Amino acid sequence: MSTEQIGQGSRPVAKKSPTGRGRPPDSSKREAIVAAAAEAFFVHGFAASSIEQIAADAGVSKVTIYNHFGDKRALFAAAVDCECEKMRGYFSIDTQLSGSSIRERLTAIGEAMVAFLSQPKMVQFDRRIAAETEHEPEIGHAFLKAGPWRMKAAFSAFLAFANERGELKIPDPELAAEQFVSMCKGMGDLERRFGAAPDSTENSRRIAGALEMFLKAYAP
Amino acid sequence: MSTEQIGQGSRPVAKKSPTGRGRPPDSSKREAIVAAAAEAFFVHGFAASSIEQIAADAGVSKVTIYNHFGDKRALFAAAVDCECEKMRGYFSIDTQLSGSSIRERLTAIGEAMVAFLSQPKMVQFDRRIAAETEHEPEIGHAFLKAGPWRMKAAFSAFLAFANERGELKIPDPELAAEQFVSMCKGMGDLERRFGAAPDSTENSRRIAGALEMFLKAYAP
DNA sequence: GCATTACTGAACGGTATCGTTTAATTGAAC
DNA sequence: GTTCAATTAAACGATACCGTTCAGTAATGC
Repeated sequence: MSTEQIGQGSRPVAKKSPTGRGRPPDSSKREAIVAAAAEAFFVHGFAASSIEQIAADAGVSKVTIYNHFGDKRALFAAAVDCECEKMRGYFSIDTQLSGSSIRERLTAIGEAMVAFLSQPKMVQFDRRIAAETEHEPEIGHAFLKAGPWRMKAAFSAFLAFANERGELKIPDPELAAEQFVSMCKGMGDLERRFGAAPDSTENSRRIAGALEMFLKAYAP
Repeated sequence: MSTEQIGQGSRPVAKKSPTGRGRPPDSSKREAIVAAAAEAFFVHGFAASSIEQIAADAGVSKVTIYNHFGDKRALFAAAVDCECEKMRGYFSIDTQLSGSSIRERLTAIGEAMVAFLSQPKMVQFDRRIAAETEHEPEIGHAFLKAGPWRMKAAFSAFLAFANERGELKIPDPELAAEQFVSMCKGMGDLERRFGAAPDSTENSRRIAGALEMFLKAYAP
Protein backbone atom coordinates (compact mmCIF):
# COMPACT_ATOMS: atom_id res chain seq x y z
CA MET A 1 0.00 0.00 0.00
CA SER A 2 1.57 3.21 -1.14
CA THR A 3 -0.40 6.27 -0.07
CA GLU A 4 2.79 7.56 1.52
CA GLN A 5 3.93 9.98 -1.11
CA ILE A 6 0.56 11.63 -1.47
CA GLY A 7 2.34 14.94 -1.35
CA GLN A 8 4.77 14.17 -4.14
CA GLY A 9 2.98 12.54 -7.03
CA SER A 10 5.17 11.69 -10.01
CA ARG A 11 6.01 8.21 -8.89
CA PRO A 12 8.33 6.57 -11.38
CA VAL A 13 6.91 3.99 -13.76
CA ALA A 14 9.84 2.54 -15.65
CA LYS A 15 12.67 0.81 -13.83
CA LYS A 16 15.57 3.14 -14.57
CA SER A 17 15.91 3.96 -18.24
CA PRO A 18 14.63 7.48 -18.94
CA THR A 19 14.49 6.50 -22.61
CA GLY A 20 14.13 2.72 -22.65
CA ARG A 21 15.19 0.71 -25.58
CA GLY A 22 11.98 -1.22 -26.07
CA ARG A 23 8.45 -0.07 -26.69
CA PRO A 24 7.71 2.99 -24.56
CA PRO A 25 4.95 2.68 -21.95
CA ASP A 26 1.67 4.17 -23.04
CA SER A 27 0.94 6.69 -20.32
CA SER A 28 -2.58 7.20 -21.61
CA LYS A 29 -3.31 3.61 -20.73
CA ARG A 30 -2.08 4.10 -17.21
CA GLU A 31 -4.30 7.13 -16.82
CA ALA A 32 -7.27 5.27 -18.22
CA ILE A 33 -6.68 2.47 -15.75
CA VAL A 34 -6.47 4.79 -12.78
CA ALA A 35 -9.56 6.66 -13.91
CA ALA A 36 -11.58 3.49 -14.36
CA ALA A 37 -10.29 2.17 -11.06
CA ALA A 38 -11.26 5.32 -9.22
CA GLU A 39 -14.71 5.22 -10.74
CA ALA A 40 -15.22 1.59 -9.81
CA PHE A 41 -13.68 1.72 -6.35
CA PHE A 42 -15.44 4.88 -5.24
CA VAL A 43 -18.82 3.79 -6.53
CA HIS A 44 -18.85 0.11 -5.67
CA GLY A 45 -16.21 -0.11 -2.97
CA PHE A 46 -12.98 -2.03 -2.90
CA ALA A 47 -14.28 -5.53 -2.39
CA ALA A 48 -17.15 -5.16 -4.84
CA SER A 49 -14.95 -3.91 -7.67
CA SER A 50 -13.37 -6.39 -10.02
CA ILE A 51 -10.10 -5.87 -11.80
CA GLU A 52 -11.58 -7.56 -14.82
CA GLN A 53 -14.31 -4.94 -15.05
CA ILE A 54 -11.87 -2.12 -14.46
CA ALA A 55 -9.71 -3.45 -17.27
CA ALA A 56 -12.71 -3.60 -19.58
CA ASP A 57 -13.79 -0.07 -18.68
CA ALA A 58 -10.30 1.23 -19.29
CA GLY A 59 -10.07 -0.60 -22.62
CA VAL A 60 -7.02 -2.44 -21.40
CA SER A 61 -5.93 -5.97 -20.84
CA LYS A 62 -6.03 -7.31 -17.33
CA VAL A 63 -2.39 -8.28 -17.57
CA THR A 64 -1.48 -4.68 -18.29
CA ILE A 65 -3.02 -3.68 -14.99
CA TYR A 66 -1.00 -6.28 -13.15
CA ASN A 67 2.15 -5.19 -14.96
CA HIS A 68 1.56 -1.58 -13.95
CA PHE A 69 0.36 -1.98 -10.41
CA GLY A 70 0.99 -5.58 -9.45
CA ASP A 71 -1.87 -5.83 -7.05
CA LYS A 72 -5.47 -4.86 -6.47
CA ARG A 73 -4.56 -3.00 -3.30
CA ALA A 74 -1.80 -1.11 -5.05
CA LEU A 75 -4.25 -0.11 -7.75
CA PHE A 76 -6.61 1.19 -5.11
CA ALA A 77 -3.81 3.14 -3.49
CA ALA A 78 -2.89 4.63 -6.85
CA ALA A 79 -6.48 5.70 -7.41
CA VAL A 80 -6.60 7.35 -4.00
CA ASP A 81 -3.31 9.12 -4.58
CA CYS A 82 -4.51 10.39 -7.92
CA GLU A 83 -7.80 11.65 -6.54
CA CYS A 84 -6.05 13.38 -3.65
CA GLU A 85 -3.76 15.10 -6.09
CA LYS A 86 -6.67 16.30 -8.17
CA MET A 87 -8.33 17.56 -5.03
CA ARG A 88 -5.28 19.64 -4.26
CA GLY A 89 -6.07 22.30 -6.84
CA TYR A 90 -9.81 22.46 -6.43
CA PHE A 91 -9.88 24.49 -3.26
CA SER A 92 -7.49 27.13 -2.06
CA ILE A 93 -7.91 29.82 0.50
CA ASP A 94 -5.17 32.06 -0.85
CA THR A 95 -7.46 33.82 -3.26
CA GLN A 96 -9.30 35.27 -0.29
CA LEU A 97 -6.29 36.71 1.47
CA SER A 98 -6.97 40.33 0.71
CA GLY A 99 -9.53 42.69 -0.70
CA SER A 100 -12.88 43.90 0.57
CA SER A 101 -13.97 43.62 4.17
CA ILE A 102 -13.21 40.77 6.52
CA ARG A 103 -16.92 40.10 6.54
CA GLU A 104 -17.05 39.55 2.82
CA ARG A 105 -13.88 37.53 2.79
CA LEU A 106 -15.16 35.17 5.45
CA THR A 107 -18.44 34.79 3.62
CA ALA A 108 -16.64 33.97 0.41
CA ILE A 109 -14.49 31.40 2.19
CA GLY A 110 -17.48 29.79 3.82
CA GLU A 111 -19.40 29.60 0.58
CA ALA A 112 -16.48 28.25 -1.40
CA MET A 113 -15.83 25.62 1.20
CA VAL A 114 -19.41 24.45 1.40
CA ALA A 115 -19.67 24.37 -2.37
CA PHE A 116 -16.48 22.36 -2.52
CA LEU A 117 -17.68 19.85 0.04
CA SER A 118 -21.09 19.56 -1.61
CA GLN A 119 -19.74 18.18 -4.86
CA PRO A 120 -21.13 14.69 -5.35
CA LYS A 121 -17.62 13.49 -6.15
CA MET A 122 -16.35 14.75 -2.83
CA VAL A 123 -19.19 13.17 -0.93
CA GLN A 124 -18.53 9.89 -2.66
CA PHE A 125 -14.81 10.11 -2.02
CA ASP A 126 -15.40 10.89 1.64
CA ARG A 127 -17.68 7.91 2.08
CA ARG A 128 -15.32 5.49 0.44
CA ILE A 129 -12.15 6.62 2.15
CA ALA A 130 -13.87 6.48 5.52
CA ALA A 131 -15.13 2.98 4.83
CA GLU A 132 -11.75 1.68 3.74
CA THR A 133 -10.10 3.35 6.73
CA GLU A 134 -11.66 0.55 8.75
CA HIS A 135 -9.08 -1.80 7.27
CA GLU A 136 -6.38 0.55 6.06
CA PRO A 137 -5.88 3.26 8.68
CA GLU A 138 -3.02 4.80 6.72
CA ILE A 139 -5.43 5.71 3.95
CA GLY A 140 -7.55 7.71 6.32
CA HIS A 141 -4.51 9.38 7.79
CA ALA A 142 -3.12 10.26 4.38
CA PHE A 143 -6.45 11.79 3.44
CA LEU A 144 -6.58 13.84 6.63
CA LYS A 145 -3.15 15.22 5.87
CA ALA A 146 -3.90 15.92 2.24
CA GLY A 147 -7.30 17.46 2.85
CA PRO A 148 -8.84 18.62 6.11
CA TRP A 149 -5.67 19.25 8.09
CA ARG A 150 -4.09 21.12 5.24
CA MET A 151 -7.18 23.26 4.94
CA LYS A 152 -7.35 23.93 8.64
CA ALA A 153 -3.73 25.07 8.66
CA ALA A 154 -4.38 27.46 5.79
CA PHE A 155 -7.48 28.92 7.37
CA SER A 156 -5.83 29.23 10.76
CA ALA A 157 -3.01 31.16 9.14
CA PHE A 158 -5.55 33.37 7.46
CA LEU A 159 -7.18 34.12 10.79
CA ALA A 160 -3.86 34.69 12.51
CA PHE A 161 -2.97 37.15 9.78
CA ALA A 162 -6.28 38.98 10.21
CA ASN A 163 -5.55 39.03 13.90
CA GLU A 164 -2.18 40.67 13.40
CA ARG A 165 -3.69 43.28 11.11
CA GLY A 166 -6.21 44.10 13.79
CA GLU A 167 -9.20 43.05 11.70
CA LEU A 168 -10.10 40.40 14.23
CA LYS A 169 -9.24 39.66 17.82
CA ILE A 170 -8.68 35.93 18.09
CA PRO A 171 -6.91 34.36 21.06
CA ASP A 172 -6.79 30.87 19.50
CA PRO A 173 -6.82 30.86 15.71
CA GLU A 174 -6.91 27.09 15.42
CA LEU A 175 -9.94 26.79 17.62
CA ALA A 176 -11.59 29.72 15.86
CA ALA A 177 -10.93 28.11 12.49
CA GLU A 178 -12.64 24.94 13.56
CA GLN A 179 -15.54 26.88 14.97
CA PHE A 180 -16.20 28.88 11.84
CA VAL A 181 -15.84 25.95 9.50
CA SER A 182 -17.93 23.68 11.70
CA MET A 183 -20.74 26.18 11.91
CA CYS A 184 -20.71 26.75 8.17
CA LYS A 185 -21.02 23.04 7.60
CA GLY A 186 -23.56 22.51 10.34
CA MET A 187 -25.43 19.30 9.72
CA GLY A 188 -25.13 19.76 5.98
CA ASP A 189 -22.04 17.63 5.82
CA LEU A 190 -23.68 14.79 7.63
CA GLU A 191 -26.89 15.03 5.63
CA ARG A 192 -25.05 14.87 2.35
CA ARG A 193 -23.10 11.86 3.47
CA PHE A 194 -26.31 10.06 4.25
CA GLY A 195 -27.95 10.96 0.99
CA ALA A 196 -30.25 13.81 1.94
CA ALA A 197 -30.89 16.26 -0.87
CA PRO A 198 -28.64 19.33 -0.56
CA ASP A 199 -30.42 22.52 0.42
CA SER A 200 -28.63 25.67 -0.65
CA THR A 201 -31.04 27.88 1.29
CA GLU A 202 -30.15 26.03 4.44
CA ASN A 203 -26.46 26.35 3.62
CA SER A 204 -26.77 30.10 3.18
CA ARG A 205 -28.51 30.42 6.51
CA ARG A 206 -25.77 28.43 8.14
CA ILE A 207 -23.04 30.56 6.65
CA ALA A 208 -24.78 33.79 7.57
CA GLY A 209 -25.38 32.52 11.10
CA ALA A 210 -21.78 31.39 11.42
CA LEU A 211 -20.51 34.75 10.29
CA GLU A 212 -22.70 36.65 12.71
CA MET A 213 -21.70 34.49 15.63
CA PHE A 214 -18.04 34.56 14.66
CA LEU A 215 -17.90 38.33 14.42
CA LYS A 216 -19.85 38.77 17.60
CA ALA A 217 -17.15 36.79 19.37
CA TYR A 218 -14.02 37.83 17.52
CA ALA A 219 -14.60 41.35 16.23
CA PRO A 220 -11.99 43.68 17.73
CA MET B 1 -34.98 -3.86 1.74
CA SER B 2 -36.93 -3.12 4.86
CA THR B 3 -35.48 -0.26 6.91
CA GLU B 4 -38.89 1.36 6.77
CA GLN B 5 -40.19 0.48 10.17
CA ILE B 6 -37.02 1.50 11.94
CA GLY B 7 -39.20 3.17 14.51
CA GLN B 8 -41.35 0.15 15.25
CA GLY B 9 -39.20 -2.93 15.50
CA SER B 10 -41.17 -6.08 16.35
CA ARG B 11 -41.61 -7.30 12.80
CA PRO B 12 -43.49 -10.58 12.76
CA VAL B 13 -41.55 -13.76 12.18
CA ALA B 14 -44.08 -16.58 11.99
CA LYS B 15 -46.74 -16.61 9.31
CA LYS B 16 -49.90 -16.34 11.37
CA SER B 17 -50.10 -18.83 14.21
CA PRO B 18 -49.45 -17.09 17.52
CA THR B 19 -48.88 -20.53 19.02
CA GLY B 20 -47.96 -22.81 16.14
CA ARG B 21 -48.37 -26.51 16.38
CA GLY B 22 -44.93 -27.42 15.16
CA ARG B 23 -41.56 -26.67 16.64
CA PRO B 24 -41.46 -23.06 17.81
CA PRO B 25 -38.88 -20.76 16.26
CA ASP B 26 -35.82 -20.31 18.41
CA SER B 27 -35.67 -16.58 18.94
CA SER B 28 -32.19 -16.83 20.43
CA LYS B 29 -30.99 -18.10 17.08
CA ARG B 30 -32.48 -15.14 15.30
CA GLU B 31 -30.75 -12.78 17.70
CA ALA B 32 -27.46 -14.59 17.29
CA ILE B 33 -27.80 -14.30 13.53
CA VAL B 34 -28.50 -10.59 13.63
CA ALA B 35 -25.64 -10.01 16.05
CA ALA B 36 -23.19 -11.95 13.93
CA ALA B 37 -24.47 -10.21 10.81
CA ALA B 38 -24.07 -6.77 12.36
CA GLU B 39 -20.55 -7.62 13.44
CA ALA B 40 -19.59 -8.87 10.01
CA PHE B 41 -21.34 -6.21 7.96
CA PHE B 42 -20.10 -3.26 9.99
CA VAL B 43 -16.54 -4.49 10.12
CA HIS B 44 -16.05 -5.93 6.65
CA GLY B 45 -18.79 -4.22 4.69
CA PHE B 46 -21.71 -5.71 2.84
CA ALA B 47 -19.96 -7.14 -0.18
CA ALA B 48 -17.03 -8.52 1.78
CA SER B 49 -19.20 -10.36 4.29
CA SER B 50 -20.26 -13.91 3.55
CA ILE B 51 -23.45 -15.47 4.76
CA GLU B 52 -21.57 -18.67 5.34
CA GLN B 53 -19.22 -16.97 7.77
CA ILE B 54 -22.07 -15.20 9.50
CA ALA B 55 -23.85 -18.51 9.92
CA ALA B 56 -20.74 -20.06 11.40
CA ASP B 57 -20.22 -17.16 13.79
CA ALA B 58 -23.82 -17.37 14.90
CA GLY B 59 -23.57 -21.13 15.38
CA VAL B 60 -26.40 -21.63 12.94
CA SER B 61 -27.01 -23.32 9.66
CA LYS B 62 -26.94 -21.23 6.53
CA VAL B 63 -30.37 -22.48 5.60
CA THR B 64 -31.76 -21.11 8.85
CA ILE B 65 -30.58 -17.67 7.85
CA TYR B 66 -32.30 -17.96 4.51
CA ASN B 67 -35.46 -19.22 6.19
CA HIS B 68 -35.47 -16.25 8.54
CA PHE B 69 -34.43 -13.46 6.22
CA GLY B 70 -34.65 -14.84 2.73
CA ASP B 71 -31.89 -12.68 1.34
CA LYS B 72 -28.51 -11.18 2.07
CA ARG B 73 -29.85 -7.65 1.62
CA ALA B 74 -32.74 -8.35 3.97
CA LEU B 75 -30.30 -9.63 6.54
CA PHE B 76 -28.30 -6.45 6.23
CA ALA B 77 -31.45 -4.38 6.65
CA ALA B 78 -32.36 -6.36 9.74
CA ALA B 79 -28.93 -5.73 11.20
CA VAL B 80 -29.24 -2.01 10.54
CA ASP B 81 -32.71 -1.89 12.06
CA CYS B 82 -31.50 -3.67 15.13
CA GLU B 83 -28.50 -1.44 15.58
CA CYS B 84 -30.63 1.69 15.15
CA GLU B 85 -32.98 0.40 17.79
CA LYS B 86 -30.13 -0.22 20.19
CA MET B 87 -28.84 3.27 19.51
CA ARG B 88 -32.17 4.71 20.49
CA GLY B 89 -31.62 4.31 24.20
CA TYR B 90 -27.94 5.20 24.39
CA PHE B 91 -28.31 8.94 24.20
CA SER B 92 -31.06 11.14 25.49
CA ILE B 93 -31.15 14.80 26.21
CA ASP B 94 -34.06 14.63 28.61
CA THR B 95 -31.86 14.01 31.60
CA GLN B 96 -30.43 17.49 31.18
CA LEU B 97 -33.72 19.34 31.08
CA SER B 98 -33.45 20.96 34.46
CA GLY B 99 -31.13 21.51 37.37
CA SER B 100 -28.07 23.65 37.81
CA SER B 101 -27.18 26.53 35.54
CA ILE B 102 -27.71 26.68 31.82
CA ARG B 103 -23.96 26.77 31.51
CA GLU B 104 -23.53 23.49 33.29
CA ARG B 105 -26.39 21.87 31.47
CA LEU B 106 -24.99 22.82 28.07
CA THR B 107 -21.58 21.55 29.06
CA ALA B 108 -23.05 18.25 30.17
CA ILE B 109 -24.96 17.92 26.91
CA GLY B 110 -21.89 18.69 24.85
CA GLU B 111 -19.76 16.23 26.73
CA ALA B 112 -22.35 13.47 26.63
CA MET B 113 -22.81 13.95 22.91
CA VAL B 114 -19.13 13.90 22.08
CA ALA B 115 -18.62 10.85 24.27
CA PHE B 116 -21.51 9.16 22.51
CA LEU B 117 -20.16 9.93 19.07
CA SER B 118 -16.65 8.88 20.02
CA GLN B 119 -17.59 5.30 20.74
CA PRO B 120 -15.75 3.06 18.30
CA LYS B 121 -19.00 1.27 17.57
CA MET B 122 -20.65 4.52 16.55
CA VAL B 123 -17.75 5.50 14.34
CA GLN B 124 -17.86 2.11 12.68
CA PHE B 125 -21.60 2.28 12.24
CA ASP B 126 -21.37 5.75 10.74
CA ARG B 127 -18.74 4.68 8.24
CA ARG B 128 -20.66 1.66 7.12
CA ILE B 129 -24.05 3.28 6.79
CA ALA B 130 -22.55 6.12 4.82
CA ALA B 131 -20.80 3.71 2.48
CA GLU B 132 -23.91 1.64 1.85
CA THR B 133 -25.95 4.80 1.32
CA GLU B 134 -24.17 5.01 -2.01
CA HIS B 135 -26.31 2.12 -3.22
CA GLU B 136 -29.23 2.16 -0.81
CA PRO B 137 -30.24 5.77 -0.18
CA GLU B 138 -33.14 4.70 2.01
CA ILE B 139 -30.70 3.31 4.52
CA GLY B 140 -29.03 6.66 4.91
CA HIS B 141 -32.35 8.43 5.18
CA ALA B 142 -33.61 6.00 7.79
CA PHE B 143 -30.46 6.56 9.81
CA LEU B 144 -30.81 10.34 9.61
CA LYS B 145 -34.34 10.07 10.92
CA ALA B 146 -33.44 7.64 13.68
CA GLY B 147 -30.32 9.46 14.78
CA PRO B 148 -29.15 12.97 13.92
CA TRP B 149 -32.51 14.53 13.05
CA ARG B 150 -34.10 13.11 16.14
CA MET B 151 -31.32 14.51 18.25
CA LYS B 152 -31.47 17.87 16.62
CA ALA B 153 -35.20 18.11 17.29
CA ALA B 154 -34.68 17.24 20.94
CA PHE B 155 -31.90 19.76 21.41
CA SER B 156 -33.80 22.47 19.55
CA ALA B 157 -36.73 21.91 21.86
CA PHE B 158 -34.39 22.17 24.82
CA LEU B 159 -33.08 25.49 23.56
CA ALA B 160 -36.57 26.79 22.80
CA PHE B 161 -37.58 25.91 26.33
CA ALA B 162 -34.58 27.72 27.76
CA ASN B 163 -35.53 30.63 25.56
CA GLU B 164 -39.04 30.74 26.96
CA ARG B 165 -37.76 30.60 30.47
CA GLY B 166 -35.53 33.55 29.75
CA GLU B 167 -32.31 31.66 30.33
CA LEU B 168 -31.25 32.29 26.78
CA LYS B 169 -32.24 34.62 23.99
CA ILE B 170 -32.32 32.62 20.80
CA PRO B 171 -34.06 33.86 17.66
CA ASP B 172 -33.62 30.58 15.76
CA PRO B 173 -33.35 27.52 18.01
CA GLU B 174 -32.77 25.12 15.14
CA LEU B 175 -29.86 27.11 13.82
CA ALA B 176 -28.50 27.59 17.31
CA ALA B 177 -28.73 23.87 17.96
CA GLU B 178 -26.69 23.12 14.89
CA GLN B 179 -24.16 25.75 15.82
CA PHE B 180 -23.56 24.46 19.31
CA VAL B 181 -23.40 20.84 18.29
CA SER B 182 -21.17 21.56 15.32
CA MET B 183 -18.73 23.56 17.41
CA CYS B 184 -18.59 20.85 20.06
CA LYS B 185 -17.76 18.29 17.42
CA GLY B 186 -15.37 20.52 15.53
CA MET B 187 -13.06 18.42 13.44
CA GLY B 188 -13.17 15.64 15.99
CA ASP B 189 -15.94 13.88 14.16
CA LEU B 190 -14.07 13.89 10.92
CA GLU B 191 -10.80 12.85 12.50
CA ARG B 192 -12.39 9.89 14.19
CA ARG B 193 -14.00 8.77 10.96
CA PHE B 194 -10.63 8.79 9.26
CA GLY B 195 -8.92 6.89 12.00
CA ALA B 196 -7.06 9.59 13.92
CA ALA B 197 -6.59 8.81 17.59
CA PRO B 198 -9.22 10.56 19.70
CA ASP B 199 -7.93 13.41 21.84
CA SER B 200 -10.04 14.14 24.88
CA THR B 201 -8.07 17.28 25.69
CA GLU B 202 -8.90 18.64 22.28
CA ASN B 203 -12.54 17.69 22.78
CA SER B 204 -12.69 19.53 26.08
CA ARG B 205 -11.23 22.64 24.51
CA ARG B 206 -13.80 22.46 21.75
CA ILE B 207 -16.66 22.13 24.18
CA ALA B 208 -15.41 24.97 26.35
CA GLY B 209 -14.91 27.14 23.30
CA ALA B 210 -18.34 26.31 21.95
CA LEU B 211 -19.95 27.17 25.25
CA GLU B 212 -18.19 30.49 25.47
CA MET B 213 -19.10 31.48 21.96
CA PHE B 214 -22.65 30.25 22.35
CA LEU B 215 -23.26 32.22 25.52
CA LYS B 216 -21.59 35.31 24.11
CA ALA B 217 -24.13 35.23 21.31
CA TYR B 218 -27.24 33.96 23.03
CA ALA B 219 -27.05 35.02 26.66
CA PRO B 220 -29.99 37.27 27.46
C1' DG C 1 17.90 -6.78 -39.73
C1' DC C 2 17.59 -7.55 -34.15
C1' DA C 3 16.92 -6.96 -29.33
C1' DT C 4 13.99 -5.15 -26.02
C1' DT C 5 10.02 -3.63 -23.98
C1' DA C 6 4.67 -2.93 -23.84
C1' DC C 7 0.57 -4.87 -24.61
C1' DT C 8 -3.17 -8.32 -25.89
C1' DG C 9 -6.23 -12.35 -25.78
C1' DA C 10 -7.29 -16.40 -23.91
C1' DA C 11 -7.03 -19.73 -20.84
C1' DC C 12 -6.08 -21.98 -16.16
C1' DG C 13 -6.09 -23.23 -11.08
C1' DG C 14 -7.80 -22.19 -7.07
C1' DT C 15 -10.90 -20.18 -4.21
C1' DA C 16 -15.11 -18.18 -2.75
C1' DT C 17 -19.63 -16.68 -2.96
C1' DC C 18 -24.86 -17.02 -3.29
C1' DG C 19 -28.96 -19.25 -3.15
C1' DT C 20 -31.24 -23.88 -3.56
C1' DT C 21 -32.16 -28.59 -2.73
C1' DT C 22 -32.38 -32.94 -0.24
C1' DA C 23 -32.67 -35.98 3.53
C1' DA C 24 -32.48 -36.31 8.18
C1' DT C 25 -33.17 -34.64 12.99
C1' DT C 26 -35.15 -31.98 16.77
C1' DG C 27 -38.80 -30.22 19.65
C1' DA C 28 -43.14 -28.68 20.99
C1' DA C 29 -48.28 -29.13 20.52
C1' DC C 30 -52.04 -32.18 20.02
C1' DG D 1 -47.33 -41.35 19.77
C1' DT D 2 -48.47 -38.64 16.04
C1' DT D 3 -48.10 -34.24 13.57
C1' DC D 4 -45.98 -30.42 11.99
C1' DA D 5 -42.69 -26.71 11.81
C1' DA D 6 -37.79 -25.39 12.82
C1' DT D 7 -33.33 -26.73 12.14
C1' DT D 8 -29.25 -29.08 10.36
C1' DA D 9 -25.47 -31.00 7.50
C1' DA D 10 -24.01 -31.79 3.11
C1' DA D 11 -23.93 -31.17 -1.34
C1' DC D 12 -24.97 -28.82 -5.85
C1' DG D 13 -24.94 -25.49 -9.85
C1' DA D 14 -23.80 -21.29 -11.26
C1' DT D 15 -21.14 -17.53 -11.12
C1' DA D 16 -17.37 -14.61 -10.22
C1' DC D 17 -13.00 -13.26 -8.90
C1' DC D 18 -7.81 -13.09 -8.41
C1' DG D 19 -3.47 -13.64 -9.96
C1' DT D 20 -0.60 -16.19 -13.28
C1' DT D 21 0.99 -18.17 -17.48
C1' DC D 22 1.76 -18.42 -22.39
C1' DA D 23 2.04 -17.43 -27.14
C1' DG D 24 1.72 -13.79 -30.09
C1' DT D 25 1.67 -8.87 -31.71
C1' DA D 26 3.09 -3.90 -31.64
C1' DA D 27 6.39 -0.27 -31.17
C1' DT D 28 10.71 1.56 -30.26
C1' DG D 29 16.20 1.83 -30.13
C1' DC D 30 20.29 -0.22 -32.01
